Amino acid sequence: MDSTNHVNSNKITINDVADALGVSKTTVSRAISGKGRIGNETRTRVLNYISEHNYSPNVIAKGLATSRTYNIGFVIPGDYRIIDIPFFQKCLFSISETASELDYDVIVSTINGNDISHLERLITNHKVDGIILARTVENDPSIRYLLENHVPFVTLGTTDEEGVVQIDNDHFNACVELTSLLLLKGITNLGLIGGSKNHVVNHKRYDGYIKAHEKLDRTVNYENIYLDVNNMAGIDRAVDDLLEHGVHCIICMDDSICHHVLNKLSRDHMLVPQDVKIASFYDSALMEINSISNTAITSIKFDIQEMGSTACQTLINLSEGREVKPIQLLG
Amino acid sequence: MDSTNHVNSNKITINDVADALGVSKTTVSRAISGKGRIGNETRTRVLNYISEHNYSPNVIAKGLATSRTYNIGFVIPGDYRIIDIPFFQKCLFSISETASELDYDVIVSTINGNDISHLERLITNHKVDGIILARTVENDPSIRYLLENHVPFVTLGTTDEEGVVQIDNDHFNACVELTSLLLLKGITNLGLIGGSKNHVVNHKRYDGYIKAHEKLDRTVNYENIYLDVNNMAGIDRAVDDLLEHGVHCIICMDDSICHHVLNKLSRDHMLVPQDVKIASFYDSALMEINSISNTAITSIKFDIQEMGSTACQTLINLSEGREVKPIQLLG
DNA sequence: CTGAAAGCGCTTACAG
DNA sequence: CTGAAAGCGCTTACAG
Repeated sequence: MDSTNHVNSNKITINDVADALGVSKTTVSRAISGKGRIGNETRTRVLNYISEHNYSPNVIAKGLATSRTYNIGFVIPGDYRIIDIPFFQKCLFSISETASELDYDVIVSTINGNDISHLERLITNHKVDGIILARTVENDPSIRYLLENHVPFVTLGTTDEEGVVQIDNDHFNACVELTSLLLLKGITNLGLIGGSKNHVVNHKRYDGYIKAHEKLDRTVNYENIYLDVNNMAGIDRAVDDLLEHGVHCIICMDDSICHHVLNKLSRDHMLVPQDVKIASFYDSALMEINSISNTAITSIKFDIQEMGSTACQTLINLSEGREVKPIQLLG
Repeated sequence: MDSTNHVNSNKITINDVADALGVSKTTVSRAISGKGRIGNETRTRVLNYISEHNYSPNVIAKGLATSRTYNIGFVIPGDYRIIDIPFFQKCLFSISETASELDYDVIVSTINGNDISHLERLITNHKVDGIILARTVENDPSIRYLLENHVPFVTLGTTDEEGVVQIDNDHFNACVELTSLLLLKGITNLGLIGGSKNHVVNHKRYDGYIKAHEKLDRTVNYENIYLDVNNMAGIDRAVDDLLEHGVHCIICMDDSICHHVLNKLSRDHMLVPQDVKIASFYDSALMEINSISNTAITSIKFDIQEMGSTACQTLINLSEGREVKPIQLLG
């Protein structure tokens, strides 16, 4: 038992295997990477030795030589309220999973409001090969920063910025669909509650809501649209108002809102869907919790896992210099 | 606009500043690190140049030279059910925050059941200086692995393993306290619902539950203890049984369970605390959601943020070779 | 107080 | 097909 605390005190290096095999480390390197010409027999000899003595290359050293880190950054908002949405958690999982498969790791970082210092640190410290932006806002400072510094990055969710690679569910169309569905069902008196207009997602959903009305030639009742609702008190108030206005269905822009709405209704002894119907965009674990109470909710399901995985794949392709499609809409 | 996708294409290096100043890079290095003798005037000259031209050292290169990465690994269970507990999320945040302050970053990795391959990859790839284990199980394979490979690590939560640095809330005593409180309040007919016995936390809590009974000379009703309850159906059944047994209060071992219990009760039109009382250990966002429905729940609050921050601090101290207290119980 | 040199563990033209 | 050498951007004895 050695007393130092250093990781891997007795790691074997490329020099060791070169010496042991009586070849140059160039050769060993080539056997591993598969790049450059190398004799078939030599290669297998090296490869065998390597797996027997289970040597594994020092990724950091490789990184220094190739200007890569084999890390990607996953940047999420540092705001507790937003963070509770299981969306990020699920994303992180699927990103981490597919990163692992490609021998990458993911560094998580936060951005707090307009303070992107953590992001900057990540970049100036050369800690990552690229960034996945979990949420973007209008006129996003992190997007500007990444663009200016030529850092490969993709965004989860749509942004209006030019030339940004974005992975998204098709919120606009999904929302058009959901709204249309409700309207066609004959539910005309709709209410809408949504979070910060600052988030592009919410904007897209709002647009979809409006669009559905246009397409079906219905008039939008703007009085029943509550945006920028960020706290529970606000939700309570919105629900009170909507009920007073006699809406038949409340559409919630995200599941966090939906959850609170349901809670509020239950406190008021209102039954769903008898007294008022509820619809929501993507369904998370929060929704699962509610679903056990058998409340019938119309909701649209997005495949978050696929989103994370696609984002990760795309970013790595991008950072390794491959071509990628600039906009990818899923589901 | 240059067309390569490489991060920081035109980064300035230590050589550049050495050349510009007509000193050796040794000197520049010393000015930055503060190690080794260096003239006062020289130091400030270097430091000034650096901040003006905002040079920042390549952490990767530094890492290669010093065998460090300035990354720490945060390892969480890859199981969705467990993961939904906001505990990990909050931990991640506070760890990430304090890591940032110390110029470290955090790589998130998962371990799936007994499969610790992701962890192994992280270590053999030299990606981190140490590990924070978010949850440990009895006879934990990751602990064994880390121990064998002399990797500095700390665990969140208690483990029985020898010589493991652990940061924990004092679950045992907290549970003794909570249980005693209930017993002394005159609530004698208690029920307990807990998750996998495999997790040390649950064990500690269970022990605390028993201990409280012993201390107050009460007999434990083992029929009303439901452990290894992992799914909603199980919780439903446990609640049904407990109600049938006429318990006055149900203690939930974690808030995920508590949440489901509350849901189940509400479906059964049981009122809390009129019909049955509820107590729970640590209160998360899940609980906040419930608290708006004004259900009176007795619960113990732990400071997760402090836990994460302490863990991070301790790990970094450990990995940098400093002395640390082997066991730290908070709150 | 300062610097030349070797080294961290890899990769990759270049030459043979 | 293979190797010697330079280089990635730092740190750190060692010498002066």
